[in-house]
Amino acid sequence: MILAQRAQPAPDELAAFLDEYLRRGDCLVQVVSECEVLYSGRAASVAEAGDYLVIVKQDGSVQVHGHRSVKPVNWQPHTDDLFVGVEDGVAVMRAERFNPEEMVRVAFLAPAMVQAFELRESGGFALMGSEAEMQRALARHPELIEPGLEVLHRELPTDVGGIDLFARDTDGALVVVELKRSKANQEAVHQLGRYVESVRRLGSERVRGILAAPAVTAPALNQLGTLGLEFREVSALPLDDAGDAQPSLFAPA
Amino acid sequence: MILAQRAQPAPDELAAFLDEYLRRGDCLVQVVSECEVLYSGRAASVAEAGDYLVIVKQDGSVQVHGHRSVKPVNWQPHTDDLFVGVEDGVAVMRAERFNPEEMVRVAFLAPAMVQAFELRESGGFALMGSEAEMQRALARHPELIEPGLEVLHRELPTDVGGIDLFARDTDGALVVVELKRSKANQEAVHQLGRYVESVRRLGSERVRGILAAPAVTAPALNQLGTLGLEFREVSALPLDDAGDAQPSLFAPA
DNA sequence: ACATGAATATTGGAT
DNA sequence: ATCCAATTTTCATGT
Repeated sequence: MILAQRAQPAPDELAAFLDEYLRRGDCLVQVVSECEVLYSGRAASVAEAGDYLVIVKQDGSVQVHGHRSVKPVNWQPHTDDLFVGVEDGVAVMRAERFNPEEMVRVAFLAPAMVQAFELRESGGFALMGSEAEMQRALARHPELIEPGLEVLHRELPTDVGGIDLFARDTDGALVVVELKRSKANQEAVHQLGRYVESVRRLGSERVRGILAAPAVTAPALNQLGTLGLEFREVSALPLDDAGDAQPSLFAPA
Repeated sequence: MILAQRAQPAPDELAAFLDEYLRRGDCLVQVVSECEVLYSGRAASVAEAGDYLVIVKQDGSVQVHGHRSVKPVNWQPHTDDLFVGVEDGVAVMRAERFNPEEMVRVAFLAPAMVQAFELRESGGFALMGSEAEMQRALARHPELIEPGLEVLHRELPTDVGGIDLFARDTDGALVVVELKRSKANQEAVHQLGRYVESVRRLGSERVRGILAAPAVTAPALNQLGTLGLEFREVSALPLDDAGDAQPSLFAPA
C-alpha cells in the first residue's frame, strides 16, 4: 500500500519523487513541509511560510492542510496539469485547471517527508438520511405529514423551482410541501412562499403551504405565521417500519 | 516536524500509538489503512472495507479520505472525545461530539502506516476577492455600479435578511444592491427580490433592485426581467486603483 | 458545457 | 447558544 517514502529530501530529490509518482496517475502523494502557497483563480490568496500537509490524489486534486479544521487552507478540486520543478533551490509544485481557470502553487521550503501510497478504489458506501430519501419515504407515507394527504407529484417543476411534494388534502385543497433534512431557516420559508404564490397564480383553488423538517428556527417560524404557512415536524431519519424491507444501519448481522 | 512513525503496526501497537499521540493534543496523526467506517449523527453512513487515509488534527477534527476528490468520504469537524481501543483483534477509533450529537467510528482492518507530525501554527494568510472586499470597494466607488449612486448603508438589516448595499440614485429612487462574487443564479435573484419587496412595504418611495456580479446565468437574467430588476456587471477582483494603497498579490517584493 | 440544488455542508460573524 | 450568509464552497444530477 505504501509505495515509497523519503525523509527530509533535498529539493531536487523531492521534485524527482513528485514527478515520478504524480506522473503515474495511480497513487496518492503527500508532503509534510514548511510551505508557501499561492492561489489565483476564482479568488486569490497567499499563505506565508508555515507547516502544511499537502495531499495530491489520483484525480489531480490538491489540498493543503493546516494544523486545524477539516477544510484545507488551500485546495484545487481537480487539476488538468501538474508541474513540478526546482526554482531558486526550492522544490515547487504548480497545479492548474482550465474551467474555471485557476492555479495553486506550493513552494516546499523545508520538506520533512514525502510519501506515495496506493489507495485501491474503495468499496460500497451507503448514506442514510438524505433529503432525497426523506422525500421517497414521505411520498410513500404522506400520513406522516397529515392524515389523508394524497401526493400528486414529486419534484414538480414551476417557474421558480421544483416543488418537493405536491399534494391534495382531505378538504380538496392543494398542498405545497417543502422538505428540509435539518433545521429549517428563513430561506426555506421564502422558498415555500414562492412555490405557493406560483401555484396560486395558476388557478383559483385553495393552496396551503407546509414546511416539513425536523425543526425550525424561531425567526423562520415567525415568518411562516406572517405568510399564513404551516410547519410540520418530520424526522429525516425515520424509523423504518416493518412493511419496508429496508436494511437498518444498526440492525444485527 | 515528524514525531514518530510505525509501518504495518499490530493492532495493539497502533492503538497505543494513537492513544499516546492523540492524547498529547498538539500534533496531527494520520493512518493509512484498509478501514471500515461508520458514521451516525445528522445522517448515518457505512463505508465498507477499503483503503483510506485517516487524518486527525489537533482540534480533534477527523477526516477519512478515499482515493479521489477533495472532500473526505467521512469526517467530523471537531470532536469532544476520542476513544481508541482494540475490538476483536482490530484497532478502532471512535470520535464523538455533542453539538450536534454525532459519531464516527473507524476500524483499522489492515494498517500500513501510522505517523504523528507537529505542524506549527502557520503564519499569515490573505484572501483577496471575497464578497466582503467587493462590498468595501463598491461602497467606496459606487460609480462602478452606476454614476451618481450614493451609498446610504452597508449590510442594512431588514426583516428578511441583510441588504448588501442600500443606496439612492440621481433620480432620488432607493436602490437595493445584491452582490455576488461569482456568477449569479436564480437564488440570488430571489434574494434580491425579497429585499426589494421588504423595502417597498416599508414606504412609498420608488425602489429599484440591482444584482451586481461578474456574470449571471441565462435563467437568472430572465427572472430579473420578469421581476423588473436589473443586472450590473461588476468584477469581484477589481484592479486596485492608484489612489488605494492596497498591496497587490503579485507585486514584486 | 451549463445550470440547479443538496450537503453529515464548514466556517466565521452577529445577536 | 442561535441564527444567518458566504464559500476559491464541492459534488452529483439533469438538460
